[in-house]
Amino acid sequence: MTTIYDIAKAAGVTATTVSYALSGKGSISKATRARVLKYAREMGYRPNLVARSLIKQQTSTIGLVLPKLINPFYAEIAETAERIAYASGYRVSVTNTYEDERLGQELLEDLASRRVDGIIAMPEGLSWQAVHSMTTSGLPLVCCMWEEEEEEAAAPAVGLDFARGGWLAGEHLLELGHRRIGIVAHGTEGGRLNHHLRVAGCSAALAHAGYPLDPALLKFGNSTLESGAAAAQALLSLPDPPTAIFATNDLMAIGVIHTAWKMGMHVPRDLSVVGFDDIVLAAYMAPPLTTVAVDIGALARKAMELVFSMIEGRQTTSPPLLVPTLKVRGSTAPPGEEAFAPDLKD
Amino acid sequence: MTTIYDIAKAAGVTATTVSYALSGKGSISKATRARVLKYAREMGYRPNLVARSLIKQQTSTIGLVLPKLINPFYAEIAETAERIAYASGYRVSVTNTYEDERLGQELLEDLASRRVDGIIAMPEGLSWQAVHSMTTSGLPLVCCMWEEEEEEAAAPAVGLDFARGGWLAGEHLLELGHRRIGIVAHGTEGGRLNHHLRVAGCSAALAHAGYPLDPALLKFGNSTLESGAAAAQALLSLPDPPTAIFATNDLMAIGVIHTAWKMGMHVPRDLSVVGFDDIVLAAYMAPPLTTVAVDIGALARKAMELVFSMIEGRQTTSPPLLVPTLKVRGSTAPPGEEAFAPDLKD
DNA sequence: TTGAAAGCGCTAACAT
DNA sequence: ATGTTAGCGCTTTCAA
Repeated sequence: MTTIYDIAKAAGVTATTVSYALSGKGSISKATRARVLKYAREMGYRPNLVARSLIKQQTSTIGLVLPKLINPFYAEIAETAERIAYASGYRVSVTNTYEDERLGQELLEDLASRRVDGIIAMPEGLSWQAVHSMTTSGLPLVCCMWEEEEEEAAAPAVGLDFARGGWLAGEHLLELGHRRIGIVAHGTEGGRLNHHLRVAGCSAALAHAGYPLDPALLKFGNSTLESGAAAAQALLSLPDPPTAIFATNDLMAIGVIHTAWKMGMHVPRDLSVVGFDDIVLAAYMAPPLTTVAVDIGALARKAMELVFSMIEGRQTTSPPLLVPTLKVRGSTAPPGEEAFAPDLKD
Repeated sequence: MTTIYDIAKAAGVTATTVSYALSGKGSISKATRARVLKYAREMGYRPNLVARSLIKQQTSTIGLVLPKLINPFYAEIAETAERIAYASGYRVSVTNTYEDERLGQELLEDLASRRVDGIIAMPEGLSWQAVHSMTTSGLPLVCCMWEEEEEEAAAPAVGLDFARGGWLAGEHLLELGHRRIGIVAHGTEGGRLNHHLRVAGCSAALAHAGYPLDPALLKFGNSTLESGAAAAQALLSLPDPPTAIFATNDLMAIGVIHTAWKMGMHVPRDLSVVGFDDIVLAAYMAPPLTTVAVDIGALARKAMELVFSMIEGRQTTSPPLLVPTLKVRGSTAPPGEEAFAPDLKD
């Protein structure tokens, strides 16, 4: 690999001059500058960014830690984050925790060792501990979509009003006339309910309307298609099954619809389904999925802005929560009816 | 940030000793080793991987360049690649080209500048030129899923028998009794047909059976849901529409099904649809998608193995093509029938 | 068993 | 306008 020394020798100048010529920083005569540039091109010079990083004490890289890219929600976040970073001369380094806190911890350490300039951390797979230890070590880190009720925040965060989202889902189903409403949430039976705010919001809406959530109608999954399908299987096999299901993310909602189809049911006639996230796929289901929409672009943008400002030593206070909206599409309708409104199919 | 010098000072030894103690390389007395380790822990030492990379002349990073993570096919590849890399002490650095060859070129250069140890390059967004210039500069690079018929390969490649895949799709539809078969392919009207081998394979099957592809039944998209939906719209609005559509990737196939639904058609009764890729989502559609399955795990594994062996200076010859298989599910049936076979629903 | 010293490729303060 | 020099944090000969 050609170094600035090689170019220097070829051009008959010193490395400093080459560095200046390349970066346009010092004052260099037009002639030598041109000469240096010519040699650089001819010799196929490529700056060694690791050397640069070492001396500059910055890598121009943002670490993005998320559960799994296979969930389009995160893939969309990753793409947006990458775009924004790129526009600012940064790169983003994405890693999956697969919801494994041990792995997550390791990945966080690794990013720190690689000296990323900042980190965006998304839940499931990252302990408060692990996150907090990064921030105390001085590494700019922002939590994105955290859904915990901690005493003390582990780091500045950009988030969403999850409870509001859950409420919207419940409210919509109630307005449609549903009374037996099931929920498929990310969590484990008797264990941690990761999406508890979404569930709380929905069940608050139900309770408020006088139809409190039947505990038997709350099933658990892990945000995958498969788990959504399995939870729906359980729900729809009940002696008194729900007429509507709120899944706390779109992937599980799609799994629910799949199971309904498998059991010979028609969505939305026999079962209304609402999801959460609004991944682009949601609009392309058949029928399109009614869902609580998260403005993914805004979310990623806010997270990036926050890390950037932390990196620059500016503000470190969490912005206000984003508020989700309900996108009514074809997967919900009054019980027994074909569709909510024909023109809402799309 | 603590450096080995800080530790050295604290432990009353020299940096060399610390380095040895940490890496377990030189011979160090048990006592000093323990002392050094203790201080390292206490002082929150984190090795500076950029310094290490600089001196070791390797970053333990593999660059993965792909069109867009939002396509679950690529997200699945990325996850698998990351897993494999991780097990070998490597990281993978993923970037999206968005099928923009200018961007792709830039990203490739950037990876080279960051001194990744190797690159896996996936098509759409990477010119033969750009790829070739990497390999000539000595950077281990393997092409993955390339579907070009170049005179000279730009680099070692792992790929798929795309034509075989297309053939399988066509054959299946013919066996079901379809005669008017449409194709939605990645490409542009009158321009480049990116998925031409898949199309060629399918149309060969049709021709072989005596029902050559009607050129009016070939529409174009760009591998997105939206483009698949649009192409289907065009196809199904024809005076003599097809009774079956082969989309050259799953996302477009899902878009096709969406459009069919929107037009009040029932899949598979009124329209059979077959995709290509077999992303996990395919099995969870309602109905589940019949598709030409690519063994994504095997593909990623082969690609990783190839880069690794190139990095180690071993073999650089492309392995034999992977051969896709047909997964018959619920989106295909004889024209006018509900399902191919009831028990094949899943 | 430990230390001294050089060097990876680059930048930048400080001469000249 | 250009060169000298030091140093980023680490690894690795070579000596002691």
